[in-house]
Amino acid sequence: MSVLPRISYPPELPVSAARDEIADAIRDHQVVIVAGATGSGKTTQLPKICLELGRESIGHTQPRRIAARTIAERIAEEVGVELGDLVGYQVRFTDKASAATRIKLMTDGILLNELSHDRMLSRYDTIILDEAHERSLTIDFLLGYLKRLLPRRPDLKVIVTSATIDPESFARHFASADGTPAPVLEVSGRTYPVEIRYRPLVAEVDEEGEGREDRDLFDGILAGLDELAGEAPGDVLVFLSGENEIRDAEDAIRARNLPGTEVLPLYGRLSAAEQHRIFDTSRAPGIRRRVVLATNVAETSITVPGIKYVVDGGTARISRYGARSKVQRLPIEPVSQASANQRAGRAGRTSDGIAIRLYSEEDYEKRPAYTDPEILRTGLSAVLLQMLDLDLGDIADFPFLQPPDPRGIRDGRELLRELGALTADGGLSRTGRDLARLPIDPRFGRMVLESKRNGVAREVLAIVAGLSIQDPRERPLEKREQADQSHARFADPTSDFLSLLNLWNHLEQRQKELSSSAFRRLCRAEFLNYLRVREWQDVYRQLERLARRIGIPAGEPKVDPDGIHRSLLSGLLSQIGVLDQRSAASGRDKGRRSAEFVGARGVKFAVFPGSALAKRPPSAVMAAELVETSRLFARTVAAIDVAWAERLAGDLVKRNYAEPHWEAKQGAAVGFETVTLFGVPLVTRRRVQWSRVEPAVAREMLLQHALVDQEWPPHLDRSRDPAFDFERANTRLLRELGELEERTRRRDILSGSEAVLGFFDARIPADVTTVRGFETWWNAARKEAPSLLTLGRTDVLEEDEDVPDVQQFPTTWHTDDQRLSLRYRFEPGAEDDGVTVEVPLPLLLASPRPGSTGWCPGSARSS
DNA sequence: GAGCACTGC
Repeated sequence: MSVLPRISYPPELPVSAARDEIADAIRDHQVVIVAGATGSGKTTQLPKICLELGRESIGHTQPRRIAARTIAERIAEEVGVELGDLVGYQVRFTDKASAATRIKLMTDGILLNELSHDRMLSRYDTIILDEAHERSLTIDFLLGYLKRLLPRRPDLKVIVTSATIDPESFARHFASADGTPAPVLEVSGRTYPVEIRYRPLVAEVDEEGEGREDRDLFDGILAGLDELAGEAPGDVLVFLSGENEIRDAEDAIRARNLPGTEVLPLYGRLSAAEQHRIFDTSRAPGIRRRVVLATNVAETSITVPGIKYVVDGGTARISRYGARSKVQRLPIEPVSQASANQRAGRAGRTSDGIAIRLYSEEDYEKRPAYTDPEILRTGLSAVLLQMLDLDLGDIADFPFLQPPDPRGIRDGRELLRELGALTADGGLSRTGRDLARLPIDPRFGRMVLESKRNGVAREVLAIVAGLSIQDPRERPLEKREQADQSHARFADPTSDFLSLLNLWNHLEQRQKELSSSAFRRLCRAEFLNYLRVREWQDVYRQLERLARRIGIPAGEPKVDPDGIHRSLLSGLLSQIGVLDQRSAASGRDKGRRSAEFVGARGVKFAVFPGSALAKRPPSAVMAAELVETSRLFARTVAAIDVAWAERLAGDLVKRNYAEPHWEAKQGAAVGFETVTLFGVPLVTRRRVQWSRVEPAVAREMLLQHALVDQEWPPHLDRSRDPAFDFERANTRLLRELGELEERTRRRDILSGSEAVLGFFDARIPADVTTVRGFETWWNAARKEAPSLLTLGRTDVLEEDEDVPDVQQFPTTWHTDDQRLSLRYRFEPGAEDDGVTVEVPLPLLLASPRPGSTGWCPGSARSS
């Protein structure tokens, strides 16, 4: 054992006082939870305690790169050693750890990555998982992995630290075999009291009991500032949802012309210089207070100095994966209680503070305690890929703190299959193994693999690296048009991907010609964030190295737009859209709304207004990303030719689904195949029945598939059967579902579901034996009978609502000639075991939502 | 006609 330097503990830190207690707990238990508020000193002192306990190799993870670096620097300084020696750190592009390193700070992503070549984490005897309450995808995965690893590594100690919110959940997660939870040690923080004042925007009901008067958000902010002007001097931090609100608030405050007040915006896409003004605490003459208008950056990443007051607008944009649209959404939502408290806490860093909440206390009390962890809010393809690569077995058995939605898992698997990452039995294909080696979104990784075939690896690597980072193009508030003009020099009228490549080539060229300080100046003059440009180049170099390792050398520069787009398409099969002629025509009439495209699963989206393609919409596009903000937008798009795309997509689909799964059932083949339908839903995967099967078998099979896949098979309804009483069947179904609503306390079960189900007879004509033939038949059938139900949604429960007590999908179903039974299971711990809904067959219909396009043979509207 | 924040051999 090496000689330890003298270890001392700053006496002013609360954690120092609890040192012995913490040391005892770590010595006596394999897992210890340390809950401590900001300023407790846990982050810097825990590794020192471990060192004193004789732990030889301590891995200490942080969610952010900056934190990993600065904490390592601070510990090294406190212990009095050179950084990189006893204390080191490793983040994405920097490794400052050596053989002598016994305390290694790193991002949690680095630790996750080390698993791929060290499944037992054998180089560590102690792991400190810091800031676990942030519950990133990586943290949740590591928590599950460590739980499984602990019995096989009895010598391994794990310390999980969290803010004071809900440490018990971690303690329960790491309970010993007999159910005893891991010990929780609470360390007090070192913050000052913050007075909470509720100033809701909805004014109280007046004396007559009526005349509710609403103030808008900006009046609320101004009133808050007025109120705080009467308090002791101090800077104010205002939390808002995004750039728009910040700009409007800034206008409102300036219009009021408050004396001695300086207003500073703060959000991610601001230029580095504008962000830096926050840290410059010197003031112009006559300025008495600063008002910082910020997004959530100020809640987690950036600590604004000198804040005494907080005004909390109460909302934020929260990224959520839309299970139905398969698209990432950015809705503005009320923040959780934990988040509101975090925001308020920002007022108590240096002295007593006041936080004004622009909502009522009742509103606060009704909010969820915590923000949903990322694993419940995001696409899971990358996690699934990692798990498959690590051979972790069935994801359903993995000990997640909170298991992800089964639908999300299925979607993630579907995407991996679309990319050709899976074999028939669900394991990783060669493509999948290669994808797992690339630290980027699987879609982007797939583009890189395809680029080799087209000889454009260099170009695709540059584009993909650019798509992976935050956009380096800055748009300062005052000079937005100037910035847009500067960026427009690189615009390719047919492809934002090529625009990105043009910018990349420009930067590479100029960097060669210029000194590093001149290059930095150039970036500033051209409205490019230098740090992000560097990040882009770093990611490129990293990807280039890794791609070479899996047999894809970058190669010489090549001008081949078609080859580039062919490569990109391989990752974007389900991100293609064709121009919706009808909406295009009506858009022209109205003259305002941008043209809409129809994508996979029938989703409609528009090209993002900032795109070079927004002005003149092409007949078809492929998009790197679909994001729903106020509408569904495609960001970073390329114009493509429909025939070209269809042909290529067909080839790719054949390659990606190279090993279709076949199953013989009573003489009929059931295939998993891909149907590309341009003009209708496009590239998607569905099960196609190739030939006639026994009706009973078909019914069971199709029912199951419909329920599992949310895609009702395009078979017949009974709309032309004069004997069938739709009205009665409708009424019956609505009543059944109404009862379900009651029992699950859900009012809106039906509101999201349009036409559900049609009776099927499995009567595909015998001469239909191919996918192409099926499409032809199906399209003709649709023309002939436009009232045929085309798409049945069977996810009767709305996706976005919080339904803690009932699983969102029927877990079992059963059918006979008379009825369909759906069994919904309650989650463990609910009073009841579950609920069954029975629906008569054959069935029907029904959208209770006004304005729905769902055709409904039995509804009042159709008669 | 318009954008929360992070991260990865």
